[in-house]
Amino acid sequence: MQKVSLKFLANQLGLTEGTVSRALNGYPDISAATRERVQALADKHNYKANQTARRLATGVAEAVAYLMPANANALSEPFVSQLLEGLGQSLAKRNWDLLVVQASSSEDEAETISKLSRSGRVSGVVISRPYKQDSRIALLQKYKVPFIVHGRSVNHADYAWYDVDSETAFMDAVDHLVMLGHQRIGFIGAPTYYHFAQMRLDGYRAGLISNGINYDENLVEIAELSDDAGERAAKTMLRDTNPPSALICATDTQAIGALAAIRSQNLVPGKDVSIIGYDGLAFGKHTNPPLTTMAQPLSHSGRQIGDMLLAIIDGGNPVDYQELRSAKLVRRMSDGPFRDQPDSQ
Amino acid sequence: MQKVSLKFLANQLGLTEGTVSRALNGYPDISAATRERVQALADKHNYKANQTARRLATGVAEAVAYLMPANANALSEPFVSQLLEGLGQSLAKRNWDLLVVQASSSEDEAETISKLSRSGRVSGVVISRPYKQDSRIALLQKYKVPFIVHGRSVNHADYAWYDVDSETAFMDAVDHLVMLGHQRIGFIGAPTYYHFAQMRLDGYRAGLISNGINYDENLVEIAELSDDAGERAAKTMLRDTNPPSALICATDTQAIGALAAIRSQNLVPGKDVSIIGYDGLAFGKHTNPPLTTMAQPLSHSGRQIGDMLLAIIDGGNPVDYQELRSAKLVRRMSDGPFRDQPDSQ
DNA sequence: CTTGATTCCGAAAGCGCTTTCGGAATAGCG
DNA sequence: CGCTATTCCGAAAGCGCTTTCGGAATCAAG
Repeated sequence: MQKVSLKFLANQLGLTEGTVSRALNGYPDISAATRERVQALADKHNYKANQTARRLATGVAEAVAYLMPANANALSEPFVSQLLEGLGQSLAKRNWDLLVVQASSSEDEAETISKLSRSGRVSGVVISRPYKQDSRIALLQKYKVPFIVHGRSVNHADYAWYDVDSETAFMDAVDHLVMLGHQRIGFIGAPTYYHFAQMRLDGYRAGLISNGINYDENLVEIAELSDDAGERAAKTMLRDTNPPSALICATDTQAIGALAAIRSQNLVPGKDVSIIGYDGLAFGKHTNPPLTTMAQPLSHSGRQIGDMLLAIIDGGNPVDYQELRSAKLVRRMSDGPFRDQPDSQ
Repeated sequence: MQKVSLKFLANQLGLTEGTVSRALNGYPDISAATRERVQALADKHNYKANQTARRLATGVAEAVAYLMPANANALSEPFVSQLLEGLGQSLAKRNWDLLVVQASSSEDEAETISKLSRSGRVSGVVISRPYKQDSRIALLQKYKVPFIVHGRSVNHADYAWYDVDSETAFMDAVDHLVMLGHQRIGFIGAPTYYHFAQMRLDGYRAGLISNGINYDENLVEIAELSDDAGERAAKTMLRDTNPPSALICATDTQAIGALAAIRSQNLVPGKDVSIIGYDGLAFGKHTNPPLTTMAQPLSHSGRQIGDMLLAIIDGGNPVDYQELRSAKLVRRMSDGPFRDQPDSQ
């Protein structure tokens, strides 16, 4: 099978490679007649330009990388496939490639980014879940690689990001629980080197204060981003002599674990102890009981992020691309009014 | 910032680009002394060969694509991110890229594959969830693109695949239920253009027969791959005048919906009606009640698939790379012994 | 019919790397 | 010391495409 290249087409048509290339790429200095001839033959042979050659010639990578979070797992990263889908759709409009790269460890991430930028195979990068001080961001800026952060670090003034306002979301969650009569409201947080974890904790705290409730260190536990960790954290809080009557969790995954913890004490979530999660996972509908949660705006954040990245690659100013969405309460069955005697153990 | 290329290094060292290239790539015709000099300077400047140029020169794409299922969603595709992770790990050993590509529709898939192969940007492809007769497979074979199928189509003798023996798994599920005393065992299947759906249905049927139970069409419903579809299917079966006492579902996602259907009739899953799913989703631990399921062997199928693909790209014969794993029953709480009077409506 | 402006295409360089080939310098051997 | 075998590197072609530049042919205008 004869490989169909520019040269092949040119020979068939009695033209030069350069002419064929220009015809195919819509240059204005090609007559309509030959343009059609060229296009027809190209179509007939199903010609597709060799991407690698084109990239080398033009100097643009026509590809974007998603840096997969290092410690992803099915429970903690349910959004990855959705994000990828959206990103892919966005890139497809230009026929660009979407690369998925992952670092073996957190330390490797710097190395990975460095390699990625030097090897010149991507025009842009998106990273998720920044740390408070994120070296990846610094690196990306240093190398002048266009990028979007899915989330925000502490100093997020000078780069592009897409985030959900979880601080406000957690204030709202506290408000909601207070309205239900709760006063001892606990918090299961995530490791605070993640900035989102810090913001959620801050939101929780601010919510408390705005409701005239003192912040009590004994009522907060930091846990890893897994159901098991959430369960353990909830258990230790429940064992307290004066346990909280409601628990807000930094993520749905942890909240789901907390549900299990409560049930294991023969208490019923939503009656004896209220639970509110964050994320709006679809699976929350099916937990026992269905999980009340602060839901992120559904879906195509991926597409949005992709569009933003493309805009920046086209020369847009990163600062002009900062988008803050808001979460909203989805009441299911894991929250309820405060009851005086939850401890009927 | 001077771009550090081969030419740059060569100039600095007073060598030719060719020599530097060979030194870096471990050719034997370079003296140890110069090899070290070159390496040192390369390290110092953090040199990384331009991938695009290298690819064009060598003619190998050094990249692999994962064809994302067209209609993926969070509930139906929980395995995607795990698969990608495993694939990535496998490819990382060679420093190859992982591309994620998706077709907008099923019809587009052929077009997508065609483009992918012609544009020469990948050395191999992996696809998931083949149909009974899968045109993608035919196309991949026609274009001689190395590929692995995650699953099997009807005629799977002459290509490489990785699959779980769901047929046996569903026979086992039936056996298990029969052992618990069930005789009227229903089945919620998936659309049978998916070959896995057909195999699961076949397994269910074979299980029935081997236990001397007649196959009854009224006891099987075909539903889409979502929780809602599973719920609807279960509801219609339960409404029957002589409803099944147990239900096997083609996927955990559907099974989770079925759980909801049963509860909505004020019946209790695992007591009044038994449910067995398939997949072994981690979330199954948290449903109400926890879902009994036929679990696929955990994780790194991705890595396995990646290794197989690499082997084929290296010239291995596809037929030597066919791997069938088996699923095993994970009993949680949604199955139980047959009880005579489930209908206490 | 001349001149200057257009239209359209060929020629050629170049993107950054790999890889083959040949030859100069050095080594090994009798 | 002369001859062959090694060792090591330079030269150059080439991967398949893009893009600039210049020039032949055609056109419109005087």
